[in-house]
Amino acid sequence: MKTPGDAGFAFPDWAYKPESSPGSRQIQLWHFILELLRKEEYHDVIAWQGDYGEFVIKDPDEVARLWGARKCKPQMNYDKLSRALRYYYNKRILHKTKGKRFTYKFNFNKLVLVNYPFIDMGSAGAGVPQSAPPVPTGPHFRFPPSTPSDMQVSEVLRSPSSEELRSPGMFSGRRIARGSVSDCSDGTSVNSEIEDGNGGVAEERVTERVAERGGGGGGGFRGAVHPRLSHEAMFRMYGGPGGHRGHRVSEVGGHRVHPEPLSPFTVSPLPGPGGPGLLAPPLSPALSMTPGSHLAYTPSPTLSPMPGSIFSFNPEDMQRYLQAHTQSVYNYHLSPRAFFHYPNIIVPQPQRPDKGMPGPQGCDRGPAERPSVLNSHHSSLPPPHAHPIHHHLGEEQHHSPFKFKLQPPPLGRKQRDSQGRQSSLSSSSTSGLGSSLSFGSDLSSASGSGLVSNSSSTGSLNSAGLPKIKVEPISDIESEEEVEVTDISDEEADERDEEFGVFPSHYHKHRHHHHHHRNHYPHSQKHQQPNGTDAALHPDEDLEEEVFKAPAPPPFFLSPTSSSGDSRRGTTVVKSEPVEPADMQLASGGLPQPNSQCIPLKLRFKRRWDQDQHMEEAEDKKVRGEERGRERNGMAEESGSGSGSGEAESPPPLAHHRVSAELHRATAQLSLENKEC
DNA sequence: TACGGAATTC
DNA sequence: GAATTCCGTA
Repeated sequence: MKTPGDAGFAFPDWAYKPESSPGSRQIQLWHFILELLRKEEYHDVIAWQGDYGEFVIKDPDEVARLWGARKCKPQMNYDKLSRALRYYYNKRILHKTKGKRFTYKFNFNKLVLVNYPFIDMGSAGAGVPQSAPPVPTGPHFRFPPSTPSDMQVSEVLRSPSSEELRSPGMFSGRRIARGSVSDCSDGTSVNSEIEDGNGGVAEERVTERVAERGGGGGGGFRGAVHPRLSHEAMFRMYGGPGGHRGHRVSEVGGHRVHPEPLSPFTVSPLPGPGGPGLLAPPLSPALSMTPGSHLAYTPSPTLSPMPGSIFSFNPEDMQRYLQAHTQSVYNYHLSPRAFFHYPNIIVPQPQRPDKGMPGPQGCDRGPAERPSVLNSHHSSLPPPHAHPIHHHLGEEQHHSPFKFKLQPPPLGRKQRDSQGRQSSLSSSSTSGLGSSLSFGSDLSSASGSGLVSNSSSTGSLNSAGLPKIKVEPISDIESEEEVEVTDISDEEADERDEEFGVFPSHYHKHRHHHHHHRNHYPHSQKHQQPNGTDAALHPDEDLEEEVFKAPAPPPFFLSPTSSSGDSRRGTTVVKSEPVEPADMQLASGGLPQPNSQCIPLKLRFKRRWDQDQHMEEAEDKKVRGEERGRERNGMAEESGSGSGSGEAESPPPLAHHRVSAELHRATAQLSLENKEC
């Protein structure tokens, strides 16, 4: 049967926009999946299930058949289809729900990123991009109504009206609807329609800002359209042919509840050209439990109702989302890594149920109960501008029941394969290190300790000269992913991390590496196959790297205040530095600097790490050498001089001395560099 | 069942 | 680039 949740899931337009999806060219599998998911008629074949964004393919063969039909690939079968799905793992669009057959989970966050290239990550620090595009990823996220009328309804996400609005031009009718089983036409042409609407993004941003400041009145819609965005239809949802949403909405009726509890996206009524609405997959139970978080959340009125607009989100939304997420993390005993670490956002103290929570799975649709909670919560929500912008996450971490254990960066495959203990640090190690280090902002203390512990624990990094360092984007995302948390463990944690991760992952590969190193990760052992593919940056990585390198912070996390504007990167840097300034500076010490450009914090850490390792080794060798020398020669000798490691020349004490000196030097150097930055 | 490499296709 | 196809492995 269908529950409200089942009924129609709306997806943001962006999901169909050409860029993100091959929209114009050919439908992508994930689009197709979404398409099926939103259609009631296919619920016997594939449906949202349990967790947020999670769906189960009830009839693999049928899904494959449908897919094959759509792609005109009669030979399609589940095996092939699943291969395609697996490719999404790396892209982080999707992941497998372990232990559940044919069950996968969308990582909408990722999708958002993918689809929001425009998100300005560029204005680092300072300016917040004007908009922040936010990627509404959380379950509680709502896409703003596209039309003014919708807007007014701040309260209900989807008032019928909105629905109506949407329906008209909806996208759904166009491509998607036709789709699933369609003949072999690929819905290429369709996009034009979608694209028209656009423009909204820019507006959205503006609006958002306005809203933030103004507190949301319903006003503020402005319409500046960002050029870049023009083609993006972003959050228009495609309304389903039937208007599933509508009824859902009604169910929810006067509540501010999500009309579609099950969906990852709430429906936002956007009438716009694109008619957007989002359908969402089921919320995860965890989330639902979160008081107030998503469910109650109502799109801020100010959000733009622009035509075509897209969704806008405001800090509150973000906050709620994060809160929900956090709660979820706690509820599920997820890895701390799963926490979002964004400045400016205060995450409520999670209430950790002593006992288990309702299993995520369960069922699909059971939204009905959340309303009350939401409502109540909602009322308590702070005014838009009231967002606190603090780095609570960090604090949370402290309070968190989780124990962090930072581990040394894993060797890269290459290294492993080549046994290379040679001179280069593998990229993976870099990433690992970087992550833990970069974590600083998030887990400030943790990161700091991480360094220490790491350095002490791993003596094996090679001592060779310059490590090959892969410069990675500074994103805490990575760090989140890569920090090892021993206490949690289950894949769910991983999944959740990813699920909520908004990160692009430029670390797909890295991620895998991680898994390899995680004992508890189910697949960890199997993937140890060699392959040199990751020696170089993965394509995705490159891509993502760029994204992260972009100057501006993700709008998403922008807070109303200027400071909030930091992007992940900015945040990371800012926060991290305080943690261990000296270390940071030292990070690059001794290592050759390509040039005096600013060195990413992460890199610095990495270097620092390397250096530490280096030194330790050197000292070790020295000590050993000396001991040996003494043993052999008695005690004379200028021991050490020739022992292999050309570096260590001085006796232990001296070594320390030297180290200190080097560190100082390095520090000075770095300081200079930093100034330049 | 699921994963992922490799080659190939569109 | 996004699958599709094949296939070995777990």
